[in-house]
Amino acid sequence: MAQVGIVEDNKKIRQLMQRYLDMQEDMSCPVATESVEEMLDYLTTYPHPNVLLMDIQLPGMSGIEGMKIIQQKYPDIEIIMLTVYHDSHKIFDSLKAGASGYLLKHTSLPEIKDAIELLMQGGAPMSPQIARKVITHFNDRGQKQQESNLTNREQDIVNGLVDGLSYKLIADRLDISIDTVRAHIRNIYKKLHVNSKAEVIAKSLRGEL
Amino acid sequence: MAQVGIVEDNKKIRQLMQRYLDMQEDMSCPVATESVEEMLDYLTTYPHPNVLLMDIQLPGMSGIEGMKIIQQKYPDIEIIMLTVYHDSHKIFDSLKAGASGYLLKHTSLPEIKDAIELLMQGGAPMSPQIARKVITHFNDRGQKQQESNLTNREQDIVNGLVDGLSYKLIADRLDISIDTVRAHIRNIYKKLHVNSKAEVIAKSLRGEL
DNA sequence: GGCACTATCACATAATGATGTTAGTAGGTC
DNA sequence: GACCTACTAACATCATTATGTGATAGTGCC
Repeated sequence: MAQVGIVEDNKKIRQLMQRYLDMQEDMSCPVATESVEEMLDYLTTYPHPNVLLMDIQLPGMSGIEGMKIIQQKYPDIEIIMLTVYHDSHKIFDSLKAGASGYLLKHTSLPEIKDAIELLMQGGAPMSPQIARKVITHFNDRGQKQQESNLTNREQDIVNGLVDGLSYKLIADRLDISIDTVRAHIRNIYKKLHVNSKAEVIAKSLRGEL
Repeated sequence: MAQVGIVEDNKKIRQLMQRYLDMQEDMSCPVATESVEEMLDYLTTYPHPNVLLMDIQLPGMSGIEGMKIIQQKYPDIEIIMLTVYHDSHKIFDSLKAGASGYLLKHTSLPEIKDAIELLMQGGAPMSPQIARKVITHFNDRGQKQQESNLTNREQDIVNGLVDGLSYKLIADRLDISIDTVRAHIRNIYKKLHVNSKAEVIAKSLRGEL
């Protein structure tokens, strides 16, 4: 019987997932919080779940930072990152920080359930696109890079675009000036050979980065 | 032994798919064209394949129109639509026109291969997101619509946005004025509760339409 | 016939985005 | 030290997008 916890700031998604997972015969979902901080609170007083589903982009502490802390305090909790980002940095940061799985957010509920079951059986659930990235990363680093060499910072900008933010909001989120955002975006366009936000978002969400 | 044909205007994708499928033990891919017209030409002189993989957005005749014609002339060819669009209209138009499967374009090559095998075994391959749409469409039409009720035309506009086009190019593609495009976009924003191209593209590519 | 909805087009204005140019700082490499 | 890349930033300018308001016309429904 798997006990599952959820950390996800989108209320609708959070409730939907909790209700669905709680309905399953072989699992229960006693806790779903909207921030890492809340989950840490919960863990100090209640018995901790076996599995945590965690978003990366969260208000307050990010999912990756949060995971590091949780992994240190409660090393037997398995964590699945559940996010829209598929840039290598975030994936590898997550895996290095101790994630047991990494699913893209458009994954359907039954697939998430399958992933949890797979995890309980000792597997490492991840979306096909992610799996390919991980494999190619360890395999053929001599091959021609399909990777588009975006820097860490550039990926942050792309993630902002994917979240539908304006330059101004991206600047706020990353705490830099709007002109810097512009500068990064120019470099991104050059690297990807595109010339609009739209194309960047499309490329990103199709996993072409 | 499955004979597979491909209709896809992107040269890179076309060649990649053909090479991959041709490499498989249980299938061969003797023909890959960039338009429906070319494929029809081919079919008049050569033995026809069992399965066709077909894009929707094609230069000249669209994949859906093309499929209707091919289905009439060669009813024993099974057709899998392979496209980035997941709006209900296109899906149902395709299925009504006789498609045997409908895969989203970010589907990996092994998954496409699996889909072809599934098809040869009498199955109906489709991406999970698509399957959900089809099921919900026939099942629970009393439920709260997660469908965003975009009209046919509005979806055309969204598809233009997803393809990275400007208002002007969308107007050209659909042969309407740029002000009409603007009007549609305003309605789309209202329906989806967003206020930028970026958010529409993101929603669309995540299958949230 | 009237109503609701869709699709079409126009004019106007403010906000945002795309692109050119220039430049300082920090860290790493030869 | 000279050189390179990543990150930061400012200023300018034109293009595109977002939004308000208003209008005509066709379809389907009751």
